[in-house]
This record gives sequence, C-alpha cells and structure tokens, in this order.
Amino acid sequence: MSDNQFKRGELYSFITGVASTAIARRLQKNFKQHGIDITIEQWSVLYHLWKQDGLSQQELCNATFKDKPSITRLVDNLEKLKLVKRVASVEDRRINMIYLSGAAATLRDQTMEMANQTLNEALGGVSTEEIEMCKSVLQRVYDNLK
Amino acid sequence: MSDNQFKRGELYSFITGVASTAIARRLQKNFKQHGIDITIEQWSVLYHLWKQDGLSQQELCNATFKDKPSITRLVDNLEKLKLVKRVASVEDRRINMIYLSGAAATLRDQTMEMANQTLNEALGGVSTEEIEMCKSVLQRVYDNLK
DNA sequence: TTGAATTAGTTGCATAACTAACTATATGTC
DNA sequence: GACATATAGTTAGTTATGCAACTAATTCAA
Repeated sequence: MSDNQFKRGELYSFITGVASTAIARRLQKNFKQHGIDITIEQWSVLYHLWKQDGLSQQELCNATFKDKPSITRLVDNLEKLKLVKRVASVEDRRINMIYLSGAAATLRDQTMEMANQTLNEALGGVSTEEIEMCKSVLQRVYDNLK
Repeated sequence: MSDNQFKRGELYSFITGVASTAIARRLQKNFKQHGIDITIEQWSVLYHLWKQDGLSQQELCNATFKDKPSITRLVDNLEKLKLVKRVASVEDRRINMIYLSGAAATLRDQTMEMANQTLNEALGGVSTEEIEMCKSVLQRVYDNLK
C-alpha cells in the first residue's frame, strides 16, 4: 500500500468531525456553566422550532439532518423536560406537530447568545470569505454523498 | 433577538458535523457491503495502529481526539473481535500497549482502499486548494477551542 | 371499495459519546 | 520511607446514533 493512502487518510481527522466535535463540546460546556441542562442535540431541535414553531417530526428530521428514530427520542426527552409538546395533526393523524412550551421560549435568547459567543470563539482568525468557502465545500461534500 | 443570530446559527448545520456524518455513514455502508463488520470508530483506532503499532491507550486518545473511556471500550470491542491485544508495559505497569493481530493486518489494504474511494466520492468537484483551505480553517477552529 | 403501496412515527438492539467517580501504579517531596 | 500528587486505565449512568422491524394512518389503483 502506498504512503499516499495514509496522507489522504489524514483528511478524515479534520473533515470527519474533529472541529465540529470541539464546537459542540464547548457549547455544551457553556450551557452547563450557565445552569442550562439541555444537550446540544436537544438544543438543535429547539433551534429549528424557534425559527418556526409547530413543525412535524419529519420536518425536524429534514431540518436537523437526523433520522426518524433520533428525532423520536429527542422529542421524547424534550417532552420530559416540558420544553415541547406533541400534538396530533387534525388533517393527518399520522403526523405529530411539535410545539414549544413557555419554558422553551425563555431559553431562546440566552442560549442563542451563548451559541453566537461560541461561534465567535471558534471562528477567531477566520475571515468571512473563508467561512463561506468552507460552507460551500462542506455543502458539496454533503451533496456528493446524499 | 436579531435575525442575525439565526443567520450565524445556520453555520452549525455545516460546521457541526453534517458533512462528516455523511462521510462516516457512507464509509460504514461500504464496509458493510464488503462484509467487513467493524464500525468506523473501530476503524479509526486501527488506522492509527497501522501507522504505528504498539501505541498506548493514551496515545490512541491523542491520535483519535477521543477521551479515555471511549478508547477503553473501543479497545474492548476490538479485542473481542480479535483484532488487537492489550499488553501491559514492562516499564510502567499502568500502561497498556495495543498491538494489532494478524487478522487486523489483512483488513488494512482492503479498508484503506474503501476509505480512499469514499473520500474520492465525497470530494468530487472539490479542488486541492479548496481542500487545503478547508483543512486550514478547520484546524484553526479546533485550535481556537482547544 | 377493497387491497397494495406509501408515509409518519415508534421500538429494540448494538455501538459510541460525555461526565464523574473509581482503582492501581508511579513520582516527587519532606 | 511515607504521604501527597499525578497519571493510565476502568466502570457506571445518561444521552445519542444507526439499522431493521414494526404499527397506524393515508393514498392510490384495479
């Protein structure tokens, strides 16, 4: 086997999640330090509901790029925390519409602020053009494998 | 809260693991289709042992960016699969040196080939300069949070 | 209008992650 | 030499992921 294969392999370390894991860990830590007891995965669901309340679980799957069982269980846990509520759709009873609770509303500004701070820390020394280019590359990678 | 906060938030979807998850899933699928029953996490440990056999668990933590409990269990599972063996160090008995088995050696070329193919699919339409730039950005992000 | 196919969501099982608390060995200092 | 500290690794509990098999509701077509 050629050494070239190993050089290519190094890419995995960076394209495959090292930076993203670091961001997630930092944000999770910030939440905890401020006494906010939700996981970043739960937060990512809330994030999309803050943009638009009353999404179906399937719509949450699409928005978060997670699969159906993952959303089922995240919604389970968010319901236990009384942050969201499942409401069966009237038109199509297969569908659960997910609605935010009042408690979730109060989390919004506080956690958004932390998320922005974390992103600012993460992106220190990275220009807007670099960010855009990175996004474009990662989008192409995602599309290539979709 | 400003809309700007939500715009920044969009970055999470891409910097936070969507592309890397897609690559991991694809590689895992390729393994499975070729009857190779290891997970990509297990593979990532083997990958570093192929580069240098006989690393300690702590060295594997550093190489893979995983924490100690994660490596403990990955090595547990790799040992069950008879792909590696723990050997207590003679000089410092706290340390486990991890050695590849013969079975692991035969996996090397086959899985490396699949990893390269997967990367090629993932990186279709992405230039070498873009890859380098992306790596540099993700490295900076990682260093910012370290 | 009945029966097949599709869609939305759930459940079970295995693997993996993070945190915190733990054991065992080694080191360093008084 | 003995005790404090640091280091390597393990264990336990909770959360999350992927996959496959499942239920229930809806749609489509003969």
